[in-house]
Amino acid sequence: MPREKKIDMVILGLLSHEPLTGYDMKKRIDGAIRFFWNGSFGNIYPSLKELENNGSITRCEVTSDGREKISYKITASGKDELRKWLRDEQASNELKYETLLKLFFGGVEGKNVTYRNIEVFENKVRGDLEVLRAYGKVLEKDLENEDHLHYYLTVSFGIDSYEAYLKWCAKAKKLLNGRAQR
Amino acid sequence: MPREKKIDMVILGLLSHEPLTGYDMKKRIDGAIRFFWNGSFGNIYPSLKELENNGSITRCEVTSDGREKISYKITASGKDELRKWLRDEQASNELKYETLLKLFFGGVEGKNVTYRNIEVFENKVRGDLEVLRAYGKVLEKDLENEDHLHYYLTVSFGIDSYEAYLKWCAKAKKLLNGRAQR
DNA sequence: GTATTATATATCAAAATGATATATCAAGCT
DNA sequence: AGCTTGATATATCATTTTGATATATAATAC
Repeated sequence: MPREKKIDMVILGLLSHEPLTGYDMKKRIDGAIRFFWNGSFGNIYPSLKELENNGSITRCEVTSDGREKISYKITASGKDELRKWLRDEQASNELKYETLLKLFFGGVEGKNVTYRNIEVFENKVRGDLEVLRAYGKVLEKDLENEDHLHYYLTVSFGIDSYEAYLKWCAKAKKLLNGRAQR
Repeated sequence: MPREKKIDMVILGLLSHEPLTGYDMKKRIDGAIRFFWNGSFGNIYPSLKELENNGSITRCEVTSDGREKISYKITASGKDELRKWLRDEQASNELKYETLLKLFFGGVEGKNVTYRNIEVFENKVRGDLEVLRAYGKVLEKDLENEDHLHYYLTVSFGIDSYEAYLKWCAKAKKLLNGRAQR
């Protein structure tokens, strides 16, 4: 059975467009990708070494004048791996929302606390939605570009679900108020 | 800084309603909770020992006739911990959807593969949505019960977002077809 | 009677998380 | 020029989570 490190695919995916350093990858992940995946340095750097040993990526530039800086590019075999993964229909889609966990067990504390937890969630979603809409506006200008189209799909997924979240927040707060001790 | 094992709160939350064995907890988590959180045996059993050492839970029944079976109940201090966590406004809400990762990097393989990946996702969501609706129907019969109301909030969150997912799937497939090589 | 599934606890390797360590470079300020 | 702060860049570590497997008994089905 082969390696099952998902971060590998993020790295290969990013490198399929341009050479990058580990640090650059982290910045990309913290951009638009963070809404559906994340990665840490403790995750990225060890994988870079292993992918290099596998022959999936190679160093293309190493600036050793002063500060070390290692740029990687994807190899043909790395690109094959990436494409194989894309064609594999299996996909783990997991949602871990501590807010929902707090709602589920919220009966122990009562409706006021639950109401507040929903409010906090709502505010976070509202902010994130603005960010996503800004991404969307840029991307929808050129959906003929196949990469942009693909990015747009993920961004519109975010927008649509966050909009649904906000509607749910309103409903949920009303439901709590209808039976409120407030 | 105190322990930061989220599984502890799941355990304490479950035990706040009734005594359970580790095995029972896993079954509960694999029920309605799995839509927004998950836990494994490798996660639960070590935590049970630590929570027992902390004094957050105690063994209430140990059946040693033949097969070992350890039931736990929550202590007063465990309940305090749980309530403190519920009142804490901080919450990590993370979505990790490999499907979206495949869409994001889908330009490398092309629209047909992306279309297929969306179809697979759609089918999974459709199935899960049915399960959630069944949960919802049971719960909405007695929302006066404060626990049911809280469970219902999380279930309706799932229903609403999954419905939004399905609408997005239709839109996304149309968008791909409009510019299709199919 | 025996094969299979469910119950039950436990452990382990692999992976992800989140924090920290270390060092250089760039920008702004006084 | 000197100083501080923040960004760049790699690396590692402890803790937590994941997913699989080991072990053994009880219940069910055929």
